[in-house]
This record gives sequence, structure tokens and C-alpha cells, in this order.
Amino acid sequence: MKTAAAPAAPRGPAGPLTAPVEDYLKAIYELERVGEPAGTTALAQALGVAPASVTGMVRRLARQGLLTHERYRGVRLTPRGRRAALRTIRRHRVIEAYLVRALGYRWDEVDAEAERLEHAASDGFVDRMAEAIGEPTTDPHGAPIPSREGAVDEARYRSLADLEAGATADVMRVSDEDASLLRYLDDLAIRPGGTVRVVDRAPFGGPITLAIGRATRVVGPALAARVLVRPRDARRPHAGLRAR
Amino acid sequence: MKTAAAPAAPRGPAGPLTAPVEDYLKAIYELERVGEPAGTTALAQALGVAPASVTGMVRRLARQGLLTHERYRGVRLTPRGRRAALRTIRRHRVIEAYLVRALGYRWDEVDAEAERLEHAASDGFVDRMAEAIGEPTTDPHGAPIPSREGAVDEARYRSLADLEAGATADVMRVSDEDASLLRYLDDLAIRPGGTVRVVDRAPFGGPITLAIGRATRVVGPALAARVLVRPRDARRPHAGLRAR
DNA sequence: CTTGTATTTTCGTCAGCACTAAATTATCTC
DNA sequence: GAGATAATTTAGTGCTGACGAAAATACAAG
Repeated sequence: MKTAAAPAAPRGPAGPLTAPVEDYLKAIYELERVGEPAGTTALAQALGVAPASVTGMVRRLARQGLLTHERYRGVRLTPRGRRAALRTIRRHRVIEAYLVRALGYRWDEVDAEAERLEHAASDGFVDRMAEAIGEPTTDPHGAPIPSREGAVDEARYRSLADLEAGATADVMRVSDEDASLLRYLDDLAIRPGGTVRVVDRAPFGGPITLAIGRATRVVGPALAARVLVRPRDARRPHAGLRAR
Repeated sequence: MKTAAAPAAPRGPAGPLTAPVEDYLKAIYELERVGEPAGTTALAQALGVAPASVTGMVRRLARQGLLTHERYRGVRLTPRGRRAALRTIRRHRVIEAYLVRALGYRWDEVDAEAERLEHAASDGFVDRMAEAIGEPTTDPHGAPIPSREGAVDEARYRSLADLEAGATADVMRVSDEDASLLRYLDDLAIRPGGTVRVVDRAPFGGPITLAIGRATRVVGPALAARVLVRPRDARRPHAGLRAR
């Protein structure tokens, strides 16, 4: 008998996490990363479940010591929860990279496949995949791959939608959730590693004119918002020249 | 019109099968293949669950039209159930083959990994793996890989334990369930594609002496029973010579 | 034909995860 | 500060898949 005196000992079953649990942790990690409060509704939306379902799951995760929960306030990952989230994210991104580089997948196909495999793949399997394709540091969409130890380069890039006219920038990362968006970006030749120059910006959320390679393309702000870039320092072109 | 007159319409949810369901179908298929009656207890043992649990699951599978169930008698796969089982088995074996040939796994490691991945891998993923390693027809343990269409070469081999002294045979397939057994077989150089000759058999379940390559090895009957072989026709050596 | 034994099924539970509908609490506005 | 509105939690359910204990059935042996 446990004398009912210790009600909230954060005993975790330690066993491997279930697929839904991994998905929750990933989603919470992502919300925290972009700085949004991880509330019930935001989580529910990210996961495609009803808000009421989140409350129950969050309670369990808190009991297992993976996150802390302030009623009516929101949720925050504990170090253990963050580690678990990063392990899952590493799995996901390594798998994505492997599918593209070793098995000829297109970058718009990999997310769905990785979404399922990440819960079944062992760390050893993922490590072998990573090794086979030369230990990539980003996935096909530019998202950083956490190291085996859970270190991740969370550089914060600017959105293409925020660039001033005249700016030149390197594309670092694109949103990976929408396969059709990815196909369109590929058509436009907007890919991590590429470069874009903002030729013109119409005001009031109007279209943005880009120079990509030697082509000119016009995109809407909704699309531009999903492309993360690192601006080249236009005001110090000497530095740019020197750095070359 | 459904006028409530058809109580047991075998309506299947058609959706993708759950991992436990796939495991049940695989296990039933395997029992049927070796000719054993697929009873509750045998299934329970194969799956590592309690017999009582099998009854419930079997009822659901019967309702979904994947198998037929005669109370107190046993279970048999329907064509649909068999197709589903073969799809899972194909996934499992292709994954095993890929792990060995593309990612450097040892043959004793792959079963456990494939056991989890088979439920998460899409058919497309599996087909790409198969293509990448040249459409193998057997897995690393010699088990046949069903085709995409569900055709499988279920040749029935003899067990090494049944060979007479003096017989020579090609190793076709070994039991894959026990990793340590596989490691031992590998030490002995007993592998599909290899050849063994029975030098001597002690009676009453005694040890069996084998010539493998230019080595001589002695194994027990329990081990020999898990090695399937195709005897070379010793009574027509001319044919053997001619056949080269 | 009856009885004993092994197998199978039923029954009552439980945990995980999801849902809807109905409270409850926080927050924003007047 | 009092509502109104939005977010959150509770309450009640359902389904899958597992469990042990107890009852039902099959089958073999006498």
C-alpha cells in the first residue's frame, strides 16, 4: 500500500514512448521553438485532434515527467521531454534525408513516409541511415538534424516575406508540411542552398517579385512566409566581396 | 437495401490494418503453411499473448472477413486475409534483405528491426527498397519473398534432421526467430546457398556429424531441425555430374 | 457411456487515445 | 468591475487490444 501520501511522484514507465506520445512531444517542441504558447487548442490543431483530447494526454505526459502543465495556462517540456522530442525529430529528418538521397524520393513525398517510420525505426537504424548518406546536417527541406546526443542548431532565420525590396538572401529552409507547396517551390527553383533577390514588393500584402537565378517570379506573401532565408549583408558589399 | 435482414455481412473497415492485426494474420499464415491447425493456443503462443486474448481478436478478424472461425475448432484465412498476410510478409522480408544488403546489418539483427518497420513501411517504400537491391527473391534466411501481386514460392524443403547419413544437400533456409541460433549457424558456415554432407548420424536423437566445406562439425537434432535443405540426388550421381 | 483433461470461450477489467457535450476559467472590452 | 467571448477542462463514451479467473466444450481413455 502506498499510504496515499505521495500523489504526484513523477514516475515514468520508462518504456518506449508510444507513437501518439512522440507526436505530442514533437508538436510541443515545435510550438516552443517558434515561440508560440503551447496551449491546448494550438496543440490540438497541430495534431489534428480535438482540444478535449489534448487535455487528457497532457495529463498523462505530465504524470510521466515529460512536461509540466499549468492549468488553463499551457504546457512546457521538461528536459526529459525535450530530449525525447529531439530523438524523434532526428529520426524523422534522417529518414527524410535518406529517402531522398538513397531511395530517390522527391522532397514532397518524404514527410508522410517519415511520419510513420519515425515511430518504428530504432536509433541504430537511423544512425546507419545517417552514416550511409554521409551524416547530413539538414533534412531535404533545410531543417536541422539533431545530433545523436540531442544537440541541434536552432538558428532563427528571417522569412522571405519580411525582406525589403533589393535584398538578396540565401534560402535556408522551407516549410515541409504541404506537399503541393513543396512541388510548387521546386518548380520555382526555391530550394535550400539557392539564392533569391527581392526585386519588388507591392505594399499591403501584395505580391513579391523575386529574381531566382536568371528567372523572375512573382509570389504571394503567404508563400513567401513559408520560406526562411539568411539575407546577404547588402549594406556592406565589401565584406561580402572580401568574405568570398 | 439493408433492411436489417443481413446480420453478419462481413463488412470490413477496409482501412489499413493495425499492427496487431497484421501480426495475427502473419502468424496464422505461418501455422497454416506448416500444416499445423491454427488453434487459439498455438496462435497465442506464436504471438506471445494469452489464449483468451486471441479469442477476442479472432472474433473481430472474422467480422472483418479476414478469416473464418469455427468455434472450438480453429481458424482459417480467407483469400482476403491471405493476401493481407502476404503483403505483410513481403514487407518484412524485403526490409530484412535491404537491411543486410544496403545497410550492413548482420542476419541475426534484422528480424527484430523488420518486425517493427513492416507495420510502418508503405508498399511504395518497400518496392523501392526491393528495387535498390535488385529485386531479391529470398530474405537473408532463405525465406521466399512474395511478389507484389502476392505470389510466393512455397517450396517445401526437408529438414537437415531428416537426412540419412551420406546424403549431400544444399541449404535452402534457416529458422530466423532466434538471433543467437543464427549467430551460431553463421559460425558453422551453415547458410542458404551453402552445402552440407551428413557424415554420420548417431541414433536415438543423437548428434549429427556434418561436413561443411572442408570442416567437420557436430550438431544436435534440435539445431538440425531448424535448417531446411534440398538433398542432392545421391542415387543418380551421373545426373549430378551431368548437371554439373 | 462416463469421466477426466486440455483447450477454448466467456466474463469482468484495465490502459491508451480518441470523441462530443457541457461546465469552468481566463481574458478582453465597455 | 461586469459581461461577453474564447480557451480549457470535466464528464461521459467508444474502440482496440490485452489480462486473469471461471465456465463451457471437445476428446481421449477407461
